[in-house]
Amino acid sequence: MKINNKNTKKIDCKDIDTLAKIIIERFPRDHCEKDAYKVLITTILSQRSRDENTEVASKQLFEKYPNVESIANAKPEELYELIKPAGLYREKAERIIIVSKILLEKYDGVVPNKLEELLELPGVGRKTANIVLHVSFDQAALAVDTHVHRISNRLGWVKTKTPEQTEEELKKIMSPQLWGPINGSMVEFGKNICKPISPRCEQCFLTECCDFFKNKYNSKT
DNA sequence: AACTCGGGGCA
DNA sequence: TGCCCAGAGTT
Repeated sequence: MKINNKNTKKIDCKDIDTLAKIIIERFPRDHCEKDAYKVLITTILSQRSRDENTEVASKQLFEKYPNVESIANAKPEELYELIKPAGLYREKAERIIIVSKILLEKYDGVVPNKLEELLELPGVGRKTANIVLHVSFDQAALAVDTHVHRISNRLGWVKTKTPEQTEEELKKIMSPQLWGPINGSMVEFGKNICKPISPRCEQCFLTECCDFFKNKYNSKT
């Protein structure tokens, strides 16, 4: 089935907000689960793992250990089989147990809504923390994962080596209201079209604004 | 800055 | 069979 553009007016390739909105509109990502604790644990499980496997793992986990108290009191070995589909299951099991204990001891079992406090939790880095801040606390948090880093560079929005640099530069050129939703949409866009290897440029709606696409036909290397 | 953890999906 | 995935911690 074909996708027809409603309006045929040309895209302004310098208007990054508009381009971002197009991506967000075409690749919406619903976050049905907003409970901060479940989002936090699920996001830790999702690190270096595919969505489908993460979903299975977190479902199995919360079925037997439905809240922060039960996970805090669990032993790592008890969680191995439940979260195994997500991979890296030994580290993740230990980390979510320690995280749960810290939440109970320091935060009365409630997930903090400040970046610095989230970053103190083991297994929580900038990407995981910003996803929680956006999904659960509705903050203007920009989570730069491999998709955001790759696609932002391909489109020529930034020229950066590390995700940290991408986060810094992207914040300068994109409206804060888009920081939250752009991440999830970039993930979907990146999985379906702008893939790491053999991207489907023939299906892409942004080729006229894409440095990567243009260079494919210029470079001889 | 490079290395490592890891099961599952896909080419 | 080889490579990659909503990364983070260690060296």
